[in-house]
Amino acid sequence: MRDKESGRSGRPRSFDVDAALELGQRLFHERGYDGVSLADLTHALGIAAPSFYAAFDSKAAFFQKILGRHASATPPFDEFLIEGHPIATAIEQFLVARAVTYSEQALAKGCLVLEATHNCSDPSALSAAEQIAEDGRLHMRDLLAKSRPDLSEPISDLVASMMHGLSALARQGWSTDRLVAAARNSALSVRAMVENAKPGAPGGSAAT
Amino acid sequence: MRDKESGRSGRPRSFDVDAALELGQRLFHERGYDGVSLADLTHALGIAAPSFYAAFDSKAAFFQKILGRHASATPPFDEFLIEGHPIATAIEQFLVARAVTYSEQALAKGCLVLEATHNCSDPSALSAAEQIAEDGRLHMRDLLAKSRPDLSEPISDLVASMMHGLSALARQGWSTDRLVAAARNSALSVRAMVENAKPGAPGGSAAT
DNA sequence: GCAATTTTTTAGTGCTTGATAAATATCCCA
DNA sequence: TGGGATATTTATCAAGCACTAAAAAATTGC
Repeated sequence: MRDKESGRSGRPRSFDVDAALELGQRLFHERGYDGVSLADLTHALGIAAPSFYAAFDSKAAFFQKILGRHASATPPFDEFLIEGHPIATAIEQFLVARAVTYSEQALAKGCLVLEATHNCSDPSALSAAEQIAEDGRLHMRDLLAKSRPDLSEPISDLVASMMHGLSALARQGWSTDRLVAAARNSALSVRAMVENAKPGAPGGSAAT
Repeated sequence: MRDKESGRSGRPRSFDVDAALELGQRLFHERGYDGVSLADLTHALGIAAPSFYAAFDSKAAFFQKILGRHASATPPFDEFLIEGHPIATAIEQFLVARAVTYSEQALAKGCLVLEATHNCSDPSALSAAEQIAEDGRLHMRDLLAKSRPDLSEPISDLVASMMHGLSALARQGWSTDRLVAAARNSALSVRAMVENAKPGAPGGSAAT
């Protein structure tokens, strides 16, 4: 059983698979899953349809490969949650970073995961994207639960909602400043939630 | 120049235009603009395509008629903003009402205006919906500006973002309770904004 | 050089899309 | 009774969709 491309027989592939994934990611991000046709993809890649299917099986499988590629290149919430620092600050910086990311590119506005399959006709592409978004929320929830199990659910829910909102409005052309301001203001809720409902025994461990 | 259907000549229409708009609204709400084909519409209405086009000109025009119909049946922000009552309370109750509306129907989840044209292929339908959403935000902003011109923009922006978030998550099946909790928590931001940035001269008029 | 393997090119498949031309049916009014 | 107006039915239309069968081309190992 041989793997990789080393020493396998047959006609060599005429295009770079990884470059194709990157180009596909850009197109899906710009126009959404249904907004990119197979003709769009093959034309942009300079290949014919059968070459595409030989390499990726289907449009949906191609998209899901892109999703995985994207997920492993996105900074997780861990990087924002620092022991001893307030939770509200971590949430604020996380959402601000998202607001910047969502609006910094000229064409690929918003979140690829949240936008590409919004109102998507393909159920498999939709559920794959929803699963990634949910995994991200659960990851944030579990991290928050270490210091504030009572607030981990409501905070991660609120953040999920704001991410959808920021993404949608970024796609409508809102400026980075405007989105960042909304992100900052929404984090005020987290500060209030933390202060209003103090934990029973403050003998916990990590963040405030 | 005759109007309405009173006393105009010609073969009478075989279906009720208003019932068609209502049925179309339900379908567009459930499946989005691109998710409802003309065949879907004409089959559901029990008519043939030319009858549809004779009455509504095009799919996009039909949809825009539905949008107008929907907008004039949606409670505006005025009903929530009461003189002498805190702004944060008005925002909270407004968002809670939206959270309930977005999740109460079994199939037509989320906001028709925000969801039906999300990633929509038809630019005219998209811009019509975006205009209605923006008009709503501007209306809220102008009402808020009467008492707090310094906060009218950031608050209405935050609310716009939360509406998108609540709508998207309602569409994913989140329960009413969960959405209402997120709405309530997001309103804590508004309370904080109002308290943190007191107006210079409190000699204003309406809400706090 | 030959067989095996893989990808390429070429030319389609069947299906769905929004929208329509032409002929027919049904109404009002004179 | 007939003309004008409007809506109906029937039968399409061209374009786009994701996808593929078949054969030719390019590589490897022998």
